[in-house]
Amino acid sequence: MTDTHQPPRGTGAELKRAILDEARRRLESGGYPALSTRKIASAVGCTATSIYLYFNSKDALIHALIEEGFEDLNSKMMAAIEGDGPVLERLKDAARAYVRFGLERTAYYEIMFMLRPEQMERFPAESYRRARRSLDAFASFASVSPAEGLKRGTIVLTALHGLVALLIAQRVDAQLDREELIESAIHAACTAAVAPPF
Amino acid sequence: MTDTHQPPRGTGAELKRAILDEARRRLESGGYPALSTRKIASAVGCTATSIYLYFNSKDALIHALIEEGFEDLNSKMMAAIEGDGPVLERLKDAARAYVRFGLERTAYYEIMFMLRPEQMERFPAESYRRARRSLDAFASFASVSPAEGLKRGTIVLTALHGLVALLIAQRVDAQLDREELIESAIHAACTAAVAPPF
Amino acid sequence: MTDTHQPPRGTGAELKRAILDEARRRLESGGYPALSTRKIASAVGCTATSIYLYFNSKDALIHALIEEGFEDLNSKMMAAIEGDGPVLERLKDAARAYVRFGLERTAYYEIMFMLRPEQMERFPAESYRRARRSLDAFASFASVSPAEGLKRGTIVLTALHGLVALLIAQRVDAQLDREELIESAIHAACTAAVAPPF
Amino acid sequence: MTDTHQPPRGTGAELKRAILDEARRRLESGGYPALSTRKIASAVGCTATSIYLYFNSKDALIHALIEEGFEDLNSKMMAAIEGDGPVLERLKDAARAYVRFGLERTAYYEIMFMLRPEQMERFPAESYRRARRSLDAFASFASVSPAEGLKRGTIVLTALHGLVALLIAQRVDAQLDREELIESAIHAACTAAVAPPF
DNA sequence: TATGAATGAGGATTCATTCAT
DNA sequence: TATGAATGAATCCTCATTCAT
Repeated sequence: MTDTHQPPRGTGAELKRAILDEARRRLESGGYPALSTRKIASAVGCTATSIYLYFNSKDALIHALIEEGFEDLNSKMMAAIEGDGPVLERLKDAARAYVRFGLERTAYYEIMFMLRPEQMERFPAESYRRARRSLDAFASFASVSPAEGLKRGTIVLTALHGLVALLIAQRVDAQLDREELIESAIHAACTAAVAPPF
Repeated sequence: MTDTHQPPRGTGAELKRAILDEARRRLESGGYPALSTRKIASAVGCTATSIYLYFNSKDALIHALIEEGFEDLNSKMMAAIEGDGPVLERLKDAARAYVRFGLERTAYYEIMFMLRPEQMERFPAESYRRARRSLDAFASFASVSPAEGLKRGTIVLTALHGLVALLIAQRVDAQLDREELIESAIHAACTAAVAPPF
Repeated sequence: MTDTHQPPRGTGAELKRAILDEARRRLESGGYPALSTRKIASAVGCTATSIYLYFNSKDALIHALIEEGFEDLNSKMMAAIEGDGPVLERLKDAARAYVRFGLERTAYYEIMFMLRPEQMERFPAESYRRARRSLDAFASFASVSPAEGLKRGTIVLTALHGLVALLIAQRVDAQLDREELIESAIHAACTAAVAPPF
Repeated sequence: MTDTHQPPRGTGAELKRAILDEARRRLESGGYPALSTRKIASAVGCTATSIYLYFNSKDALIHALIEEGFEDLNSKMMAAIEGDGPVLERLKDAARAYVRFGLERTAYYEIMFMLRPEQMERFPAESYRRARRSLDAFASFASVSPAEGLKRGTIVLTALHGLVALLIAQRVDAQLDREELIESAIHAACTAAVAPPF
């Protein structure tokens, strides 16, 4: 509906950027099915053909977005973790960074974590390994053993993902204070990871 | 390929039943994109047009499936909760029922909890309120106050949802023992709800 | 260029016929690449979508034409062969029927004999076996042995095919009297088959 | 898949040569539809645009290939004809050269003799006159009169073309011994041309 | 209650070609 | 001599939906 505002454009690299931005925007507002080469093209003011000058396929375009997303998320989490405060605090900072990323950069988050593998079949496996890096951040705190760290880190990650996902999907009761909920959930997840009840 | 086995059929209500069954079958085997009116029709042995005799639109058909899903989930959780064991145990049983439902009836789970509101715009809001009932199950255990119960219940729910969602999306490290992970995650979430660290 | 004259149409079967006719016409004037669902549709006065009501795919449409062609050719050759004249005469009559078919029903002939297998990959093999039936007509006259008959028949067939193909492709010198050329070529081919110099 | 090996290249004439070579290669491996300017360009290591520096259009490129083909075919037939053996033997040698060319350089043969005139509309007529030269080779043997020679030569040519075309199109029974069939067909055609039964 | 016929919009992708530099 | 950027037209095919019967 909000197509055809053609103003942007510019030379090569600018157009590529504009295409990526528009793709992200559409992803954000309508999800994967709203990603149509023709719609992106008309919204960005070029031909559908031109998209193929910069991306080999529609999937390649999405992969580019995913890469961007991981780079952003990873750098934010690394920044949160590096510090010399108490372990629990740093873990919670990382968790806050993760949740904030999910809620602020929804479109990125969705294609990074909420796309079914069948829809993204052609996505190179090594790219997904990057996702693990954010997990590493959580796992590294569970000092006991690598295996135990992986498990605890995964549990934290799933808890945070559920929080983000349900908030995004608007499945959380509107009466709840959003910030308080987030903070409590993070607290519960991180505390359990550092001193697990299991 | 496995379409067109037209034998079933039947008059009125039977046909409606057959359509719903086939839709569910397709949903479970191919996910949302496999839901095509024509394919359902040809598989069930009627015309695509006939579907519109029983459902106003494809969305209406999906809504019917969602209702089915909620009924199933709610009844399973109620069964898990009703009992006289210790609170924590019953809460964990409810959580297990929830997770099992998500992993066994993946397609249902997806349309119930993972479909973007924009994609399901026309889905009647009151239907979603049913989703709350599974939340109620979790909330009811946190006796302190209704508001506190809602918050704690929500936190449990998000944790479980994250677990299910990442398992479905195959974003969980394959080295982890699946059952052990689930049990640990449930334990952590439920323990925190009953005796919260916050 | 000569698209959009939409007059025809009519009820189901008529439209199907119209589609087939238009497809043949286009095949005739522009060859295989001129066969476009959209062009056929606009020429025949319906939507491209409607074509798929009557044919599963573009190939299926062509297959239908091929079948029609073989039926026509086979019946014509059978009619020519059945008789009680001398062998050579009946063989020549069959040859005349073959050549006439090729020159009169060019479009059919082309898709039957001049399409590369790669272009028609999906064409069911059993359909091509029908082509052999016209060969059988030629082979049956070489009484010596089945194997020898197959060889002689094939040689006649190739000679006639070359004649038809070059005439169709307009690669034959315009100075030549067309009818006389045909008659001479048929005579040479058939004589050699009945009393071969090899 | 086997595109993009860009190493060759070179200035001016070399690039033109490289383009033609690649075009021929593609033609021979994938046939006419495999001839795409962009694919040729990427395989040869230049831009699609560059092709237009040396050829006015894709058709012009094909015309160049056709010319090459005729030169090759003509020289081979001339070589076969020049000699002092008996007439029939030399005629058969020419026929063998023709058939061998068709089966070995299939892609060339196709664009030379099997392309519809409508598809090659813009091909300069005078170029096709070269094709006649191979016909001349066959015609020259029928000494009686030029007109009679043209006719007999044409008949030989059509017979050979039919043989080649059906072999190429894989419409010849696989049970037949290929070489034997060819030799017999050549024998029949040439014998009839030298001492015609008509 | 059910259908057969038809549609318009849209899907991703490839094509030969042009133009300014 | 060569290119990078861009295009418009075209490809087959599938979708949910409607309407008269």
